[in-house]
Amino acid sequence: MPELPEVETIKRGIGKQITHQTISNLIIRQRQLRWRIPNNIEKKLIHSQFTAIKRRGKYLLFETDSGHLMIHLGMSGYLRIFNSDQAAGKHDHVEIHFANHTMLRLTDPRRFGCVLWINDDPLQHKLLKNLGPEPLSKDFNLDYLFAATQARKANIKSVIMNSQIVVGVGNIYACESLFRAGIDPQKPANQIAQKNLEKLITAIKNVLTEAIDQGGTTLKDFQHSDGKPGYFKQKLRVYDRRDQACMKCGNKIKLIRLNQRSTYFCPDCQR
DNA sequence: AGTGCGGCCTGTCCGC
DNA sequence: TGCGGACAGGCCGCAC
Repeated sequence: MPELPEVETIKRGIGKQITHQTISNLIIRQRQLRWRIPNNIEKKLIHSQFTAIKRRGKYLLFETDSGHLMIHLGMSGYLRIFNSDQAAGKHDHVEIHFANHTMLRLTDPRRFGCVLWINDDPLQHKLLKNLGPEPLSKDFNLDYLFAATQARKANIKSVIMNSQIVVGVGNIYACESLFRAGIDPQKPANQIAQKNLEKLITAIKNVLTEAIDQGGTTLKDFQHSDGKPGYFKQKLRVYDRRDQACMKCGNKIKLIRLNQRSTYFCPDCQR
C-alpha cells in the first residue's frame, strides 16, 4: 500500500489522535524488520509524547522532546489506531500504547519497513540527508529535473523512482506519470526534451495530488481490502492493465520488466 | 559518480 | 489438493 499518498494520508489521519497523548507502554513482538529495532527505544518513548508528526519522502517522523521516532512502511506496512485491548495478529510487530487506552499499531507482513530512533536533527540522518526534493514542492521544477537528467543515460523511469532525484514516486505512480506525459519509460533520461520533462513534472504532481485527495477513502477501506484500494483500480490508466485497451488510443497496454520492476505503458502513446 | 543487481521477508496466485 | 516458482506498491548497500 504505501506510496507517498498513502503515507501522507496516514500522517494526516493519525496526527490529531496521537499527538500530545502520553505514551504508557511500548510492545515490540518482532524486532527484526528491515533493520533491527534499537534496544533503547522503549526507554526513549515510554512516558513521553509525540509533539508533531512529519513526513520526508515516505519516512514518517514522530517528534518527541528527546528525539524522533522514524518509521518507514516498506512494501506492506501500515499503521492504524485501535483500542488498547485489541488482540494482536501475526504481523502486528509494534504497538505504541497511550494513556487514553488507544494504541498505534504497526503491521507489516513482509517486514521491509523499519522503526528507528534519531537523537539529532532527523534531516541530517544518513537515510534522509541525501533525499531529493518533495515532488509537490516548488523545488521539483524544470530547471532542477533538467539538470538532474542531463548527467544520466539510465531510463527515465528509474530516474524518477530514484529517491535522490525526487522522493515519493513509486512504481505505480511512475508508470502512471509517464503515461500521462506520453514518455516511454525506457527512454534514456538525457534524451528527453525539456517540454516533455515539463509534462512529466506536471504529471507527477497531478497524479500524487489526486491520489492524496482520494487518500481518505483508501485508508478507511484498507482493512477490508487486499491492499489494492478500490479507487486505485478506477484511477489507474496503465498500471495493472496489461493487454487492455489504452484509454487514449485503444491499442494494447504492454507489460515489460525494467530494472526488475513491472512496467506498464502504451507503446503508441509513449515515445 | 552512475548504474545494476542482490537481498531483506511473507503471502498469493498460477500452472502443472 | 499440493507444490514449486514467479511475483508483489520499497529501497539500501554493494560491486563494477
